[in-house]
Amino acid sequence: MRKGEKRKQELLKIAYRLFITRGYENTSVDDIIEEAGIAKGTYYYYFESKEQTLEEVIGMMIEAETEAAKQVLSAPIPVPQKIAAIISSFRPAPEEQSIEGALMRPENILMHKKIKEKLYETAVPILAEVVREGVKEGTFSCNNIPERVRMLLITSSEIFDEDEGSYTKRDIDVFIDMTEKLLGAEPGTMGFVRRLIRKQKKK
Amino acid sequence: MRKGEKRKQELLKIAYRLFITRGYENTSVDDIIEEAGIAKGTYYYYFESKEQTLEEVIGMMIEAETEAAKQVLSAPIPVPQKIAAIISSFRPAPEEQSIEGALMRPENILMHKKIKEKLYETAVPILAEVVREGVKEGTFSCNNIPERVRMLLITSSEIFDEDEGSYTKRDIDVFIDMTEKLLGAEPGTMGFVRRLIRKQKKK
Amino acid sequence: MRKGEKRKQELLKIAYRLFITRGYENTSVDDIIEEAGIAKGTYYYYFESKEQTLEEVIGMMIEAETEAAKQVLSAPIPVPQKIAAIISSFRPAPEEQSIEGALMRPENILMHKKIKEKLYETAVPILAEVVREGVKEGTFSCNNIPERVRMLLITSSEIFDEDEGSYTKRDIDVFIDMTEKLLGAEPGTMGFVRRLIRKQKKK
Amino acid sequence: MRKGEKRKQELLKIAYRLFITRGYENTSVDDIIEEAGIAKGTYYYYFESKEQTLEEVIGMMIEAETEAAKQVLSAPIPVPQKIAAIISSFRPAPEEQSIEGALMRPENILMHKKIKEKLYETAVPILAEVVREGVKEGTFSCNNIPERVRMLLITSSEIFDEDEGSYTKRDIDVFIDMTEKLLGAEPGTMGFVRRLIRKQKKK
DNA sequence: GATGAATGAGTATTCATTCAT
DNA sequence: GATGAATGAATACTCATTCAT
Repeated sequence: MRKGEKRKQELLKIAYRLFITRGYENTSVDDIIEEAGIAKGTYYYYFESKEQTLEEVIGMMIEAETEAAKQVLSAPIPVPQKIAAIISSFRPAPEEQSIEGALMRPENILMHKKIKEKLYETAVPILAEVVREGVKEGTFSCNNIPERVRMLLITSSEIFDEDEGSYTKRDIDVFIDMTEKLLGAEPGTMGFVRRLIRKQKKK
Repeated sequence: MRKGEKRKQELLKIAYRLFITRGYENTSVDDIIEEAGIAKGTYYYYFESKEQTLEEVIGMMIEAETEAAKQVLSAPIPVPQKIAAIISSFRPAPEEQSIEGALMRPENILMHKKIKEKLYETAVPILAEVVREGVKEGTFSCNNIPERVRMLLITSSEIFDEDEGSYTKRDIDVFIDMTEKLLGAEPGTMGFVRRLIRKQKKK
Repeated sequence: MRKGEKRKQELLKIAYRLFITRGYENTSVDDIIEEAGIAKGTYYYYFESKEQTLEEVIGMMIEAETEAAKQVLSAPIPVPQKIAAIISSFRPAPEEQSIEGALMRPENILMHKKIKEKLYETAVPILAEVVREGVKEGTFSCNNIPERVRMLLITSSEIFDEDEGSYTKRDIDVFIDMTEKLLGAEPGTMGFVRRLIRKQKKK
Repeated sequence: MRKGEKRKQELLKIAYRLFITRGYENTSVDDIIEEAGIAKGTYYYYFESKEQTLEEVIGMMIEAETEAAKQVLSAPIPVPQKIAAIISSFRPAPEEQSIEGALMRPENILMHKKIKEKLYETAVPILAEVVREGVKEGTFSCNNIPERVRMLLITSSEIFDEDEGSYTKRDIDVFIDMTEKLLGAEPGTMGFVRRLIRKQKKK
């Protein structure tokens, strides 16, 4: 079982890379097995279907990101920074360069949508906890925390994850303003985010 | 050419209905021509490709909605109501019941995405104008109007257009709060929206 | 439409030959189109599915056989001979040598079964008419004619259509005896059949 | 070897049940091993191939039925009743309800054919013996006994084993008439069969 | 303007069987 | 006796698009 699990992990990584590179729909099972150097049957020994493979690939991605995000939770940094750090950890890792653009390509919408859904599902509770912490210490002041957090996440993802840096400095300003107001923070509290976003863009 | 144009409009309507009903990807050119009672060649006489047909279908949809939205602009109603009315006019008309759910089905994401993009493109300027009017008369107070308007539109569509009324009363509250704060309005200014959303849901 | 129909007839003949030769299950659509020199799409332009092709092939076979059988009806020969001739005309034509054995091969059972069902369906009424004629003229004497005729057909097909001439002279004797008794004929009335069957076997 | 044999019997029973339920072709080796809770390799330790498994399953079935039939031979009942009882014992036991219909489903023709062949092979000698007994005691009067018996068996199976009671009262009448005449019995000798068939149908 | 016959590339999935451990 | 990972051949069907008439 050890051995089998390991093999499956390899296959998942290969599938992940291909899905990201060429898009889920444009990646055929044949592509995957050729890349992996295994037989058709072997693929179906490990995966029920291509779609289930996608599901597992996404699970794998989110799992890693969630791990990173959770570590932020207990880090000794101010609450606003925690929020930014958590949101960051749910964005495609900079090493995996191609992803950023890839997910937005039309051939990847299905995958993109599934990722987003799963992401909201796991990120919202984590972020909510931090916000609660902020409320306790007086940095924030608001009710309906999960809903607010979800709205922020959605907006951030819709505005900033889009391809080709289609957002402007003004979008950033408005988003920061919106964040502060949604969470009931003092103006300027989240200003530091400005630098983070710009950094990311450079990469 | 008169006659030809008319024919094309018919075809567009048929394609529109099929795309909405079965999803773009699940609608074959054969489906369209069968429904229309024309030959394959005739279809390709009017359309370059299936994808281009989708483009035109979307154009047709948005055009109609834009028309409705523009009429709101000069209507003798308070600015906040105008905003709500415009956003409403960009949502699927209640007559076309099936659409609401249809667009969210996985087979329709591509279409959904394209529609949203086109919608943002045309709705933002219209809404921005109303907000500017509101700023002038003192109801609102904000800068970066197009960006704010776009963020509102995106959030509204992501939260409320999803299938199966997956949003709660709290989502509505937070959204209203966010709207007022983003536009710099007095608390309560947009409260009336609550009723509108609920009405829509009933249908 | 002329042209299309002709093409379809050609395809049917090719499919028929292949089904008979290799068996239905062992004949792939690829085999058919290669043999016919057409593209995959062309095949599916004419046929809904492989199974429907089988249906049509069988229809074609039976139709031809029925034609022959009906001509026997009005032929100026004694009633017992008519019966034998009709049963004969529903057996695989001697030109199509390979059929006899082919249908019995395990890979062909499905086809075989379908053919038999269709055959009983069309042959019984024709034979029943002849038997009625025989009853009128006093050669035969029996009731429940269609049932008797069906039983004869079934037995004949089960005993004599089997592969490798697995029947003996005694089987023939018993069958003739059974036929005469089932139809209420004088002993010896159907004796001439003996020669017919032997002839067939030689081929 | 004791243990091994036992295991094999279990496997055979499982295979039997699956073949009957889903059809031979629709039952995969995976289905069998999953049901049995064994590994692929184990299956192939006991069976050479899937087809050989079918062969053994059929052997098992027939063996049981033959056992029952042979006991009838020496039972103290009139010869005609013996015949009916033997034929009955070769029909699917009423406990195994689903079988009756199952064998007729298109996915089961192969199995059906094989069973019938094996059945004729084993049932004919047994029945022939009874008929000989009947001839001795004067109830029957005929030659070519095995051939006659075979014809009766085939007809009975073709007419009455078909699904959904597709036979009528007239079919039964004609079959009884045919039986009496084929065996040279007095009219009415086999009339009691009528009740048996009807009983079976009810179940 | 309109037809419809012809194309052919593209793809996921099944399953009996083997064999090193 | 038993395992289970690995194989790989085999196959029906879809559909956007073209083009000669």
